[in-house]
Amino acid sequence: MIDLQRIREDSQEVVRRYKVRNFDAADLVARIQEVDATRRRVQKMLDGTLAESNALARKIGELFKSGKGQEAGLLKEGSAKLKKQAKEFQETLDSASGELNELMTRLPMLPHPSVPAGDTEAANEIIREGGAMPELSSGAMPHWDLAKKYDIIDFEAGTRVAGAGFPVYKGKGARLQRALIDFFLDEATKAGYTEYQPPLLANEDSAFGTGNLPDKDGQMYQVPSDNLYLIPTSEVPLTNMFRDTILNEKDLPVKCTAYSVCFRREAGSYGKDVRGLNRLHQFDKVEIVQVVHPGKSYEVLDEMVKYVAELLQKLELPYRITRLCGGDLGFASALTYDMEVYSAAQGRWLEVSSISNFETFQAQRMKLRFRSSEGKNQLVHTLNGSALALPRIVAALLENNQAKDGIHIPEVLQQYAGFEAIG
RNA sequence: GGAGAGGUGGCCGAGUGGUCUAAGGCGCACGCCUGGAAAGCGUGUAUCCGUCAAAAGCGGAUCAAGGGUUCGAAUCCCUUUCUCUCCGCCA
Repeated sequence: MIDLQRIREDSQEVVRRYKVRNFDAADLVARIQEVDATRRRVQKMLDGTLAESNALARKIGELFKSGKGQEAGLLKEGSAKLKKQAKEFQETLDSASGELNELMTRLPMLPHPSVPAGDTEAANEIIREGGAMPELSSGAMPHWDLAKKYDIIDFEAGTRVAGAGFPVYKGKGARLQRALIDFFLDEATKAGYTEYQPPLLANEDSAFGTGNLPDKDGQMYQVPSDNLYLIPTSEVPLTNMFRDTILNEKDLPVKCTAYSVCFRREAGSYGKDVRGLNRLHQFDKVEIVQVVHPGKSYEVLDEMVKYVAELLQKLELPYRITRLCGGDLGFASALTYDMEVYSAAQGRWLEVSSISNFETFQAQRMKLRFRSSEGKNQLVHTLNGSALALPRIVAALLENNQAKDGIHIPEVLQQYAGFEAIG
């Protein structure tokens, strides 16, 4: 949610900035202004009526106490009339606030000025490339074939148990997963993030807070009997731990990390995008989240991008960093950098991390504030990024490091995995 | 899952229909006192909405959430939710 104040102050500017997203906000913003005006007008009338009614009730109380019950009886009529009127105003107010809220939730975050215009991922800006491209021999295999050859991932068994997109990791494959998780958590801890183990299910308020609800695309798995959602990322629990709180300025920045399983329905995905480990319903991820002072958030975003790039360097993977264009930008994000690794046998770039600054979008929905040094309560900025999502990292590791004698494991992982090669 | 007890400010806690504009305490902030500190004394100390250029001020709302009774609700009634205790089931 964006701040209503911005629409009150300069609605034209707001509409103009949404154009970068290809989002035509003109009608919506106009309606918001209308309803906002109504809401304020009605609130004023309601407050006036209630003030009168309160005064009257006090007077009646005094009369009763001084034994003038009869006089008080006469005043009761006026009180009933005021009450009826207040109820009408209250209903109008509730419906106006309800509509205003609903309209506001339809607005995505305002994009940062540096976001390039554009419709699709073709317009994303490549910021930097790093790491050496591997040279594969002629018989190089995609990771799903390697997984079978070395018996480290059993896709069929997973299908039997749950369905497509739920792989079973086995032997060194399972151990490699654990190694990556440990490595990522250790690195995050060294970088000052506090490790958490959050719930894997979240309630409605939480899912709304981070912007996962309303879920137009049906991305989340639901548990309807208990009104819970399986988390699509630990961003949801990590950020919502602070929902509806007021932090002290000295406690900022809050830096947290967590390993979690992530669940995504991925409705509508098909073809080579879902082959092997490319897109799964269940996967493992280590996430980093920061809650920061609004003046620092872009500095922090850069720092998080740098941190993730270093992880990729340590894993010796070829990577590139892109800045998402307006059309590709998530609903809640003001600016997002994607990190991609090159999966050599597939010959394609795979997104392994998405690092976003949500500015006040989530903070507004979550009422997450801090008390500034001047004693004022102000919304924080929230950021998060994957550091990292495992399956595509595994895909690239397997493909890029395959050799005649097996698959070589990057040095940083060897102590975690307890082996140097698969094969 | 069954039975019971509860949810009051940053925290503890009083409060059983009007004097709640929420006692008292702790904590915190500022001031006085002091060579400095502690103690002591004094003052202040929630959030949201509206009004205002803004602040102050003023009006309104909030005692878990929502609804109801009443001229008037922290207080009475209903629903939901969470916590605690006991029982049952269970890794």
